[in-house]
Amino acid sequence: MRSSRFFFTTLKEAPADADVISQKLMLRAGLIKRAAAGVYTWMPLGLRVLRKVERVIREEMDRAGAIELLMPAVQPAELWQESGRWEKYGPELLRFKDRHQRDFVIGPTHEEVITDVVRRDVKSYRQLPLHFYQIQTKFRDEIRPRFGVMRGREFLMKDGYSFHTSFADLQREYALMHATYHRIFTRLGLQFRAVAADTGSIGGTGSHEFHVIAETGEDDIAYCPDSDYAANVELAEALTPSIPRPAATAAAPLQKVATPDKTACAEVAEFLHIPLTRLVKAIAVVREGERPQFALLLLRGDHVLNEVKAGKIDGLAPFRFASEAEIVEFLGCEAGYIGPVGVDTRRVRVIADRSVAVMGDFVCGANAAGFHLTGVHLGRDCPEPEVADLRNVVAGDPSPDGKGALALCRGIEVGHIFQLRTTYARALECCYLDEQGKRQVMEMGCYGIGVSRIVGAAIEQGNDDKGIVFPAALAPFQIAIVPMGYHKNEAVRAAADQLYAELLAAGFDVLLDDRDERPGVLFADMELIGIPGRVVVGERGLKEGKLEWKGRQDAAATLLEKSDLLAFLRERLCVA
RNA sequence: CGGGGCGUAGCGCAGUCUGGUAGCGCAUCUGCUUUGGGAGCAGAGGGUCGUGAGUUCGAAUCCCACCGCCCCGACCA
Repeated sequence: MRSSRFFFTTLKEAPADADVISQKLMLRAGLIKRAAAGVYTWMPLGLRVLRKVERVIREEMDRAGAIELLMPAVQPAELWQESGRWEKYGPELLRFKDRHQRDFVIGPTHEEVITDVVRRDVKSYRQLPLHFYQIQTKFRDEIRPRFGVMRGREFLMKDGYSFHTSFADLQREYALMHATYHRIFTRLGLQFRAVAADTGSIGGTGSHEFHVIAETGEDDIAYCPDSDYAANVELAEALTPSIPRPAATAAAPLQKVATPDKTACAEVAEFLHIPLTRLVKAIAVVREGERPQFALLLLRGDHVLNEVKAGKIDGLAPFRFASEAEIVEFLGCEAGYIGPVGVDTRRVRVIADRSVAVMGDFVCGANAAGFHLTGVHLGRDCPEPEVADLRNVVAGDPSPDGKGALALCRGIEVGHIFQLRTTYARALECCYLDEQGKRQVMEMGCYGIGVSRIVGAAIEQGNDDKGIVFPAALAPFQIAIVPMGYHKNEAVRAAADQLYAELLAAGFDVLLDDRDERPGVLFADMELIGIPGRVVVGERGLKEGKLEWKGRQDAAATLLEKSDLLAFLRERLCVA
């Protein structure tokens, strides 16, 4: 491609409303233009990057035996009503009516459509297993779109759905997809980690997320540097501490102490001159439903409630935080001073985190405004509570696999694989006849990759003060030819044109920057848009039959004989 | 949806408090000079100051309503 026949615009300054580096650079480099909140035009330069991501994904999905199709972005409401998600999905699902007042949605995902397709056309076990995938625009009406294409409302996604006659066969495909995703993200040049994940609202059993490791990620990941354990913090198990609860002693009797206006744990700890780890906080929650259940969740002062874990406790889900009025009604005290001692256990369920269960002589609210209790012992001062894993793990916690201590990092979720099992197949009656002619529900898996998000994630990982540093597999062009004085110097122009033709013929994805601009502008733009390397064609070098190569992050240029360039680039860029 | 902030030329911003002919830098166009790291000089074009309704002789500026965007929180693959 020649710059003069292409179209791209760059900016020296990023729009003020961009907040992460990838969004700023994508706007400065002219990869995308904002059309509305969370909705972007992919400009020609950005589209080239997006297409490269797609190509790697297609190659690997095809290699794994998945079959590409394309489903509609606009889907009839009936399918969503049939699966139950018309009610369940909430306002993130964009709904609208057509001219006949029929309800439709813009697809945020395609389980319903694919299951409908398969149940119509697949009747026999002989036709299974099957795996269909598509690369398609999705729309999710996010509460708060941000971070450019990393959390857009409209985005491009690869979604695949597999259908099986047995759970064992689903597990085989799941393992294949785990390996395939590993290959895809490796080929894309991303630093990533596969982590065990919560299955969330989609439902099903086994699930892994693939995260690009980046400070700006929105997910917390717990991993063990000494083993291959990694899990989303939502899921990572906090083990019961191995030290037993100390026995109650007469030296630390139960005492009620005044703590006026001290409601937060940190304030109480400071006021009483004790470490935060000696405090127990009580979080009041209510299970929704016909017969609401009030419950107190006990956590150590320095720990944070994990709502996903709490939501999995029998009889507690779905829960919400109790209102001020409910707290007063059940405990006779305002929030800030509540605790487990003296509560009516017939009305209030008390559940302690594993770390709380081994604490002795601790401090908690007295269920009296302005007072806390010290020297509290479970069992002695109140009934033994139920015990559960309720908190987020913190760095240094033992790894659940017993092989060391956990560390935490942030990640950007770029892939997610699920074993859906029969959740959707059952709802939509997606069945086949087995060898005995008996009707059976299909087992399903689903596998997603955030295609447009990958571009943002790659830039979060690859950038410097000059702009984007794309992995070779993602760059809009592999090589830039930068001529010094293309429009002024006949020899330079001839040499640049010849080199351009040679590189094209050799199969390189090359941009000849033949704009009539000063060299500094050309250099700066080629670096900003993240091209992995450039060849400078200048009068100086040409006199000696030389060209100049500089990798995007090289400190200095390398002079090469013209005749050696092709072989050099082949080796350098690992391209045939 | 709650709290905070911001809407002035394509982008970045000043001007608003204290009402009086709308400015700066970058970008764009023209000319001359320049040409191996975002050039210099001279000139030019481009703005219903988010929208609407008020106050006023006069509103970017003051009042009210609405819209949009950003940040924090809650929520969410």
